[in-house]
Amino acid sequence: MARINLERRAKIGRERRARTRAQIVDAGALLLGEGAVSALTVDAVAEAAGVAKGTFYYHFQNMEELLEAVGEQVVESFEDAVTRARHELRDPIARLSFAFTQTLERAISDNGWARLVVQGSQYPLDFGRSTYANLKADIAEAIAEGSVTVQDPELAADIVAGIWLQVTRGILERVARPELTTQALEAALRALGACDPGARSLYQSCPPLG
Amino acid sequence: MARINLERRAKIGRERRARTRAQIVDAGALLLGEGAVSALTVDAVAEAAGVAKGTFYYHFQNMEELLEAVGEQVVESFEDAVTRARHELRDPIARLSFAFTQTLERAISDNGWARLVVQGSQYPLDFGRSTYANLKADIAEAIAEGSVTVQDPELAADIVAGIWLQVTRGILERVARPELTTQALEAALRALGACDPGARSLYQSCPPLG
DNA sequence: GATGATAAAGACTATATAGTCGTTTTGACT
DNA sequence: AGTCAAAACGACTATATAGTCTTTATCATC
Repeated sequence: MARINLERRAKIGRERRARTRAQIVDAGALLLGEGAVSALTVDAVAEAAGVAKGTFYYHFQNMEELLEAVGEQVVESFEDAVTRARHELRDPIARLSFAFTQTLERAISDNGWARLVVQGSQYPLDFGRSTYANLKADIAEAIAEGSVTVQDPELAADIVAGIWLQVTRGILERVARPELTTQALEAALRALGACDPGARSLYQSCPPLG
Repeated sequence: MARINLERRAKIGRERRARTRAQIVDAGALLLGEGAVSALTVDAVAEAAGVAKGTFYYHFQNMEELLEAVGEQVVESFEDAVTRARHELRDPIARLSFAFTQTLERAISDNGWARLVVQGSQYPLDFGRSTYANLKADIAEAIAEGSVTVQDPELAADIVAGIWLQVTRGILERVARPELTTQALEAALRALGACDPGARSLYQSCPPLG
């Protein structure tokens, strides 16, 4: 009997712990999104989370560890938006296009998230790493298929990621026009020399090679 | 006579002052380029400049003022590389192309400079502002000429700047292949839907509109 | 070599932040 | 109600950094 009791107790404890931890991570993400890059102190995070300083250190060894946790959360938020497409869409360019516009639209409707991602892209804190890897994989597949002109997958990924990031910065500084996401995507595909499979006839971005 | 003496004296003083100031700015640029974003303290700058802390405050009111000075220096370094082109090249796309490759090549050969620029692009500390304005002006001209497909000059500037920045980040992380700058430029021009005037026949990036 | 004004130096204070640690609270279980 | 272990608390220390202010060095001029 004791066994069951201890297990339940431990489980409840873990749940409470997880709630508090989540509060702290959210507070960190919030502050980071507000651009408080250098003002991101343990005290500030603890206060924003409504938690004592000791509690912060009960959950994280230091700021770096919190930032890692925030980074993981951002990566997850990226992947959530895109995972379904990953299963349903066979064409790598279609996947990439879906993810590109989907995430840009999220940036428009959730500026806090956008700020967080832009901030995160600065320190190469594995933040984007995994997202970038997915992007590169899609592109490599497209290159293998011959549906893209740029031959270097790293350059191609930089091009797409660069456009995405800078357009997102623009969204944060100006107001996004409604056609923005489409136009940005078209530009990115043209840059790659890619066939947009859904609009091949419209944009003629994929003339026969050679 | 007293007048001349005082003037000379003042001039000499100003020169010594300027030398020390330049040392401090250079040290700041160096540290910033090394990615010491949060470790960029007054003490660290003073030590790197081989100067006492009091001297720092004799020249700058605070860190922010130093960063402004560093920013100005970066803007100048950008413009130095590009100013000649500005006078000699009439076609806005040619100017843009020249500046794009020129600066990318500098990033390859001077990684410290590249790191500095990338860092600087993060805080929208008027750092890029003026460079960005030039870029936008060239693009606006090209749009007016009808030699570019993208119609929104802000989006177009974001696209070019985004590619440039991310490719530069790539240069810092990987090794740059020799064809990189050309390929990056071509991608940027394709993204804009631009006629590359020097290579119109090669890349066919400017089919008749409509 | 003495003078005087500018430039540089560096010890000092005040403050903010990281990280620690003993104490208190919570809440499931008896 | 009482127990107990996990969780949260917050005062405390140590340290690093910003910014000040008095003292010292420099150097053209006399």
